[in-house]
Amino acid sequence: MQYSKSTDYALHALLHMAHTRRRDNIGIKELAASLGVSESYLSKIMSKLRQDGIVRAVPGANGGYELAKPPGRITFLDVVRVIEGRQRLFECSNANSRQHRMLAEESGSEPAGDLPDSDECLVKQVMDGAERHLHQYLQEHTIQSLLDAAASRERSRTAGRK
Amino acid sequence: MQYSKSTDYALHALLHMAHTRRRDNIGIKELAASLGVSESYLSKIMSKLRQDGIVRAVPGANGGYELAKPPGRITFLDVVRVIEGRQRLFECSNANSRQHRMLAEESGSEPAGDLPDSDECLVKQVMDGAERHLHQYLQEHTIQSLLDAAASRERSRTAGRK
DNA sequence: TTATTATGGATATTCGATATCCATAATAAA
DNA sequence: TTTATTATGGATATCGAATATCCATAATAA
Ligand code: SF4
Ligand code: SF4
Repeated sequence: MQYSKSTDYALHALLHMAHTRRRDNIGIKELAASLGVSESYLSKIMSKLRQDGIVRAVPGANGGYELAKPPGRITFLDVVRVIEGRQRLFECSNANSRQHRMLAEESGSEPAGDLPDSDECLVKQVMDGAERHLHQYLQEHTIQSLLDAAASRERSRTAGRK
Repeated sequence: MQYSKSTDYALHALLHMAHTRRRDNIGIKELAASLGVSESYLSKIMSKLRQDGIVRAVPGANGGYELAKPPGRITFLDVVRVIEGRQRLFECSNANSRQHRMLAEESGSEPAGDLPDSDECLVKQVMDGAERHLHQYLQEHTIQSLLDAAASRERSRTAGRK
């Protein structure tokens, strides 16, 4: 259970774009060289980021990418969502096993209820709660906040130099 | 990014064992039948749980598995750790890229420091923080607490029946 | 018009998750 | 002791997602 390398690449690409603030945009060549990854592969990732409205892209000479939002409004969760997709952390695979009936229909009453009981499953409730905590934290951190932390650390390091 | 089916199976196996409290232990046959998964595969999972001290196993006739701890002390995190392994949520793949130097050695000063800076990486700090939140939540939920919730829900449902 | 750049389809490769089979060891029951 | 039962671990096979590359096409600036 691990975030894919694509998430790594996407985050670093955005950090690069936010860090080297220029008027014009940044081409896939420069990004790929900076990250040490092939242009072909990174372009797929950038395409996803564009489809989700995180970056803008312009083809043609001197084209490239630029952030579509201020870096303070691009959260880690945004990036994770785009790259990792929207599949849940936990997905039940056998909702019609004996095991399920034991947990979800303990009383055996009201079999005519027939509701899909997606929200009834207690295992899923625990896992969804965990996922919520994870996502909430990721939502509180943005590209900008990381750069701020880097700058802040740099200041304290320079000040504390002997 | 999703927990594997093995985690699903492990959780349900433990829930089954904790739920059907008997003097004797439960064989792989009964467990596999209850979960709707092959005995071969489930045995691998149970083996892992045994190696980690979560269940005990006795071979031979009338053998099987039993919980090695009270279900109140078996957390979801325990199970996830055993099955999913101990790989981190985020693992940097290119710590020697230009991108890294931009973020981690902004000042360019003290290149002789040479410390492995595993704790210096700000990206990793964010991701590790997210992982901590996820794990903390999983640690607060146990096999017992889920069964308690099921029983509690059952009571309120029975009481509220028209 | 030309060179440059992003886009998306197709495809190949790798690797972990999933799954099964079997020989062996250990244990209880007969 | 003998036999049947059960867990264990090694070997192996299969599948699918992640990773990666290539290429034809569209779009844009020079
Ligand atoms: S209890 Fe929940 S996780 Fe378990 S089988 Fe039923 S729906 Fe799936
Ligand atoms: S900044 Fe952190 S995540 Fe990025 S390349 Fe350096 S070590 Fe890896």
